[in-house]
Amino acid sequence: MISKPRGTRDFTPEEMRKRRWLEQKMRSIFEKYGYEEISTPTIEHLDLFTLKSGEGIIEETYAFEDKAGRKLALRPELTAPVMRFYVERFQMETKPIKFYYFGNCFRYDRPQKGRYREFWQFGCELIGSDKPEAIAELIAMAYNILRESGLRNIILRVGNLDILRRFLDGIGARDAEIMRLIDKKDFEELEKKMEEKEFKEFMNFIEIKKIEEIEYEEADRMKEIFEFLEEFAIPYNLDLSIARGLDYYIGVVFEIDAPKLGAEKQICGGGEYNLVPLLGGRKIPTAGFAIGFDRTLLALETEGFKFEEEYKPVYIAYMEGMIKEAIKIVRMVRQHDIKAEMDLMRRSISKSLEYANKKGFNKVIIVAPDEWKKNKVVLKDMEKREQKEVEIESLPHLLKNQA
RNA sequence: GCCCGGGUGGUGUAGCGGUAACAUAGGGGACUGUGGAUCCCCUGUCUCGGGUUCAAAUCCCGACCCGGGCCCCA
Repeated sequence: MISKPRGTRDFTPEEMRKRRWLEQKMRSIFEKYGYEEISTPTIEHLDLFTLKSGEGIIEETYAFEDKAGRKLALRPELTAPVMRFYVERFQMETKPIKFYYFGNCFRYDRPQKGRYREFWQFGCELIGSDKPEAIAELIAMAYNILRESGLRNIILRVGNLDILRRFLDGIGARDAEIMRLIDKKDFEELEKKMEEKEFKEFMNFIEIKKIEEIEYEEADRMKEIFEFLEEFAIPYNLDLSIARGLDYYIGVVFEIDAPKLGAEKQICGGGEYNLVPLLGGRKIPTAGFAIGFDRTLLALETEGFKFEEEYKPVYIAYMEGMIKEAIKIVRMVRQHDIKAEMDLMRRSISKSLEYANKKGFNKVIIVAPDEWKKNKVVLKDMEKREQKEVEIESLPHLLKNQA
């Protein structure tokens, strides 16, 4: 037997119903903010990702050579492809540009709860404005997408790399390794890397919860962003310890967690970055975020969220020798855009009803010879346990009203 | 890549050296024109590969996959 590759998943109809529901929900919210959907290829040149994140990421990327020897990769994320698309096609477009996307990504990781080798990301990029209200709206949208999807237990943390870097410069402790340790919140190692006095200052610094306490000029813009976030009615927490390892992140960064998820609790991350020049485009403000679709769904399920149920099709059962008549009925009903399925097992009426009952159909049409002669069928309501003979012509009307 | 735990019908479990079992689900029937109960019949299982043994689902090793954590998280 051949099973699915490690870290990938099959989705049952029940799971797909939930996924489609959430997908449509999130899509509609992006649209509500005026973002437009784009899509990029599943495979890209490997260089697109190494350029952005360094050679180190190859180990965790599905990288391969095609038959012509090109170095390609299954995309491990979507920001770089979208920026590539922007540089190739949209540099001269009216600003701001607001793109959103939904797609599968691949990382060669050790799978665990909420972490798969094939996973789905929703995300967006805002190109052309770095005004405080633009960043505030972006963060507000991220937060609201999760809230309006039904999540109740989420925490938004907002940091600022300009301020963090300024501070580290001030105590002479800025380097890549320290940024990495801050990102990991590995304070024990940090203590070893810094002088005692510096470390104390640092710990005091990241404890700051009010932006007013920071005196750098970089804090002014941050203050304004927070004012606007309040205007957008978004509860936020200042967290100056958000570091993000990579150099092209600048300015505001933010993360949203669903604390109940455990080790893999971050469901959204984003901020301002500077990637366009790396890809050969003209420098322009860019910011965005990505939402872990699978984790969001997991978080919803953990919170016991009730997903809407779709209405059931009408089920058409028939007496022996009435198959063609049943087909006529199922055709006619479907032509009126009513979901319908007919018995495909040649079941007896008794078994058909047992089946309809088990599968949760509410409406059943029984096609039988006596009624057929009168241009009628039996319409049965499974829940009310009632049935009546109805004119065939009246079926679409009756079914639509009762859907 | 590392550490720990686990893989028995579709699903959930028992068995833990000696005939693979139970529940549930699926198909059919008892009920020849009417559903949730009952009864009967049928289908279907030890993740894979080595090893130990007279004998392995069971013990050992490895692989694969799943779960929890570490690393990483663009």
